[in-house]
Amino acid sequence: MADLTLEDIAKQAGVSRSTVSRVVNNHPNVSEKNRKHVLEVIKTTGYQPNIAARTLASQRSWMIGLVVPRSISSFFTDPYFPHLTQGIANGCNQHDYTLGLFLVDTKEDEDKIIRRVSRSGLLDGILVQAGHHGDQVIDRLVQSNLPLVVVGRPFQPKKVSYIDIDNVNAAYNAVSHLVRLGYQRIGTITGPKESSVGVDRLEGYRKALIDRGRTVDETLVTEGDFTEAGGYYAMRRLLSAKPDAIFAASDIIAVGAMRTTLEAGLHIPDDIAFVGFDDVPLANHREPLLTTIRQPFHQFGVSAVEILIDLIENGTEPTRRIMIGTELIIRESCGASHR
Amino acid sequence: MADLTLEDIAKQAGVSRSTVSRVVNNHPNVSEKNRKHVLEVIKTTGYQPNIAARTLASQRSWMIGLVVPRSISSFFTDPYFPHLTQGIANGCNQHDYTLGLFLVDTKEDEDKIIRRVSRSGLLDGILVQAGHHGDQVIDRLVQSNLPLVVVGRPFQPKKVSYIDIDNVNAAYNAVSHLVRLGYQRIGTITGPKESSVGVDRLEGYRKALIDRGRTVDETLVTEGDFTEAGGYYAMRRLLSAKPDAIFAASDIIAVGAMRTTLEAGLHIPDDIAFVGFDDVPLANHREPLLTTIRQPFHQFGVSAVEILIDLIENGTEPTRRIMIGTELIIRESCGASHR
DNA sequence: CTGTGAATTGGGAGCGCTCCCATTTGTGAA
DNA sequence: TTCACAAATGGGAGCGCTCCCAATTCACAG
Repeated sequence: MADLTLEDIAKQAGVSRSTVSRVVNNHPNVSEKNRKHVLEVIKTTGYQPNIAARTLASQRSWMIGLVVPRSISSFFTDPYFPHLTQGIANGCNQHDYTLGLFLVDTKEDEDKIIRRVSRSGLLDGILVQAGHHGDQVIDRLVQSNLPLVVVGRPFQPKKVSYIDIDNVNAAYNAVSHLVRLGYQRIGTITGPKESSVGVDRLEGYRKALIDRGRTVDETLVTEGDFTEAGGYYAMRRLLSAKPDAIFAASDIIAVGAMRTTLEAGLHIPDDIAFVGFDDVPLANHREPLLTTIRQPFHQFGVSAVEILIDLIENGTEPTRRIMIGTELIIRESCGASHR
Repeated sequence: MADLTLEDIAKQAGVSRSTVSRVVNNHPNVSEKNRKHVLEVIKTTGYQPNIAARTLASQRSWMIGLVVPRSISSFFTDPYFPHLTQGIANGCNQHDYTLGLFLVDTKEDEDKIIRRVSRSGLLDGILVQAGHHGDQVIDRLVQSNLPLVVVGRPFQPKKVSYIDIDNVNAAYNAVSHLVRLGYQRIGTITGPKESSVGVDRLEGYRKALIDRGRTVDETLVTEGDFTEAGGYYAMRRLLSAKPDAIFAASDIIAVGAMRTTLEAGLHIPDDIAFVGFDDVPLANHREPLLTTIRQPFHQFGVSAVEILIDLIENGTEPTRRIMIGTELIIRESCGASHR
């Protein structure tokens, strides 16, 4: 199984290099007889076309890159990344693309990676995870002129294609659910205002209340930071406003807030109902099971790849903006079964 | 910043293609004057060598692949994978290699990926995560004759290089610690016997007791399955053997076992002490903080890359077998501070 | 049997680089 | 100044493929 070339196969099959190439690439205009014979020879010899040569000649590498900026520390902490990555990898396999992974760690890395990624002949396109405010990776990547899709909404969404979880709508649905259940004083603990995720979920909360003829009571809105401690203290602030339901911008926030609630001697969901966001597996929780929003991370990854391939094969204009829907998972903490 | 070639740069700098190539690749035998000038031109033009062409001509792609077999479902559940992947990615960056990620999902994927990975011209070497017993990915990958390093100990370690966490030694240290603290009836809840991890940690437990002149009481040894529920029921079985300390083969097992213990009205660590394994971040635990073993996953990834590069650059003989040490993190659950 | 157009086939010219070898230039001792 | 030798340089020949175009073959109507 040494390294055979097209020419070798051609010789063995008694045809020309071109004919073998046509067979390998499934081009038409090859007689059925020759196609079969060549396929036979390829199979018995175990011939594999050399990718580098193909890339050089065709100017297409059939490889895309996933770039994760330095500002994304959540790579470790939540299930988002593993699932997303798996989805992206599956998408690549399905479409016969190779996936390159570029995790930026240090500032030095960033320069190296951007140079490597922008280099011609390596990638056909780039997937980049949206970073925090001020992150310049996306801007720098745009310079490369390669087809590019941002995973998550970028802060300056000028002229780049992106795909995002529909956070506004997800929050809207969650809060609407609470309204429908008859809660009167629905509060929220938001994510940080610097993250698009935090902003969008708050917007969905507001919209849901307003659409149902409620007014937004600002004393029922407070900011958290996606940590349990943040949720805990945020809930302490909120308690005096007497909420009867809380929409937490993440499950982890909800866990902290529920701890506050229990410590205050209140009952969940009878005194205060909760809805979270993320549907993370909560190790050894003793509180009631959390009603939450499940995000289709795997599908998110697959779709991201498909959009990028679309850009690669059909041109990058116009910019694509895709929203992925979510699912409300109703469990005990929202009190749906009580009412 | 259109696509420039070596030849373009040569023309602009007034030298030959060869000289530019020598400068780019840091070869000797270029006059200082020319080197500087060429570097200048490269910088102002933003020239980037074309990887495909380089790969084709040099038969080196400067890219390695990470293959994760289908049997590894823990990709999602524990922090192992994100950290490992990050380490591998960092290692690649440091050494200017590109990382290709190949996650096998379906059986169909497996064939496709193995074919793609084995194909000449794509990769210089392969990193493959050790799978479960019976997994054939490693065997199939060996066929490709590419340099290969298994991450984790393979089940048939015939003639392949691998790197592993030193589980035997880690368990040995943990149990020795318990012995030193004076516990007399040290039990263990093991991992599944089909995983090398489970087997090795049990071996370390046995060795530690024997080396200290103790005998292994088999009634104090029971099998778990790396789940909380598994730990819970395992501990129920163990309780009748009256242990005064438990070495759990994972933190998750320990959490389950501690729940049993508390439910039995016993106190931790006064009645039964605990040591876990993994140092996972335990969300909202109320038990005493767990003494455990921390595994240097990030370093593990970096080292794996370095070994592979060593194989690529210096030949695959002899097979390398590397063990990575761990760290015992002493907290409250082992009772070290009480004694 | 011949002519026509379509289907099939073969080969040349690259893609942009590395590697090797022949040539040129430079250096210092005689 | 001359010569010997080392350092520096340039260019040809690939690497293994795709793409294009010219040449050949084929099928079928006239």
